[in-house]
Amino acid sequence: MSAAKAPPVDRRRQILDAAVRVFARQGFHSCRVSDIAREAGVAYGLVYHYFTSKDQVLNELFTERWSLLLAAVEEVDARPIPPREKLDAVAGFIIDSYRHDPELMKVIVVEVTRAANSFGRTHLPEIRKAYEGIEKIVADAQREGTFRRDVDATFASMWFYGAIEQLLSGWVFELIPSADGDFDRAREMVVETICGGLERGAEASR
Amino acid sequence: MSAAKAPPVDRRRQILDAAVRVFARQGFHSCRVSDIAREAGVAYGLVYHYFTSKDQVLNELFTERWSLLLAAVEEVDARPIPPREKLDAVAGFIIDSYRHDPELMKVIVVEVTRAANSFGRTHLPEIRKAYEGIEKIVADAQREGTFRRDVDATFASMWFYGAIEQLLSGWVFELIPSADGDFDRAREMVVETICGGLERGAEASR
DNA sequence: TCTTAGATTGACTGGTCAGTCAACCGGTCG
DNA sequence: CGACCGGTTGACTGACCAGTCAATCTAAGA
Repeated sequence: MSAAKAPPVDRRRQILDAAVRVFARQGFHSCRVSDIAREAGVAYGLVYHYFTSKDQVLNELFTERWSLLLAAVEEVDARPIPPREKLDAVAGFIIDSYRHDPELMKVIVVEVTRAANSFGRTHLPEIRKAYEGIEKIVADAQREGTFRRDVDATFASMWFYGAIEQLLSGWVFELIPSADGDFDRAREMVVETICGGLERGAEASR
Repeated sequence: MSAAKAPPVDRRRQILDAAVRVFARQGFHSCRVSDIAREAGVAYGLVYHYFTSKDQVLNELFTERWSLLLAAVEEVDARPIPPREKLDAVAGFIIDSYRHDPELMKVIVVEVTRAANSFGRTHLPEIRKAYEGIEKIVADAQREGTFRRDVDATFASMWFYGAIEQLLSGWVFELIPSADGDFDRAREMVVETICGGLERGAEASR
């Protein structure tokens, strides 16, 4: 079939994928490196051939995925569409990531994004970049007059992201239904509510 | 001064207070029980005289504080005031808790509420009760006609709580300013935005 | 003063893993 | 065929720390 040169199996990938499953099932802290090795079907030591530490495995998973999110936010922001649709697209990207690979997103949210004292702290700069991307969308909308100006863009971006993260958490812990239609419905509702509160016109409602 | 009968020092309290400081500074997982003992100025073993385990110390701190929150939500809901003011009061309670004792709130948010895989899971039922309290306020507002009905109350309550938690996280990690006026301003903005998006009238903005 | 119960002490133990490393394997090249 | 080398193996080690416990102290009552 393919050239014999190509390695028949990508061990590194195999280990990363196994790690996702193990981390999602048991959590980063309460799983052993041997669990990852067993799940991947490789020897214990091989994990250390491809990664310098258990931590690095998680870091790799996070960075790999988060850079996609950052790219997506940037790409969406560049589109010539109204702010509400931009936020809708960002929410859609995150929610679709979850729909597509719930285990990976569970790991990222639970073990990194929300793990403020361990990995969350390590990756704060990257996480911040995401907030900032959203913040920029909001700030532009304010400048252009679509969004009200009396709500700080920094804060607004945190609520927006916070609301979505809360959604993911809800799905992860089965606090809210996650049938197929629920994903899109949830996306619509978050965007609707947050944008509804941010757009001008709501301004007088005080 | 006081009766000699009263124990001159409440060791248990002393240990709990020390634990807050240590957990806030180093995080639950990366501190040792001996750190707590040293901070409290007592012997290592005494911690185990008053608590059955390191975990129990944190559980105690959480339960103690969280029950106050649950009581506050219930009390607020009983007041004969419009829904927006109820939500404002709830947000105010949480934010004031942070203002009054940032270290304790940091521990609760970082180590329990957001620690989905460890203590968050243990205390899920209690955490849920808080969501449900907020949900009830929203649902009542929908029934009474103040809030739009096309946004699920369960979801709305999660965003509301999620937004506030994100605020606290922001303060904890110094992502957002926390001068004295910022607290009230933030409270006003969250309530304004979320309620703005939930109240009827925004409904047509689609 | 003696007794006793509870508070307090801190050295020690047992179990748990992350990470190391020497040996082993299988394919390639001269 | 034999030397070589990157990939692969898994037993082992060293560090770490929660929790135990026997000994010591303190104070109140007899």
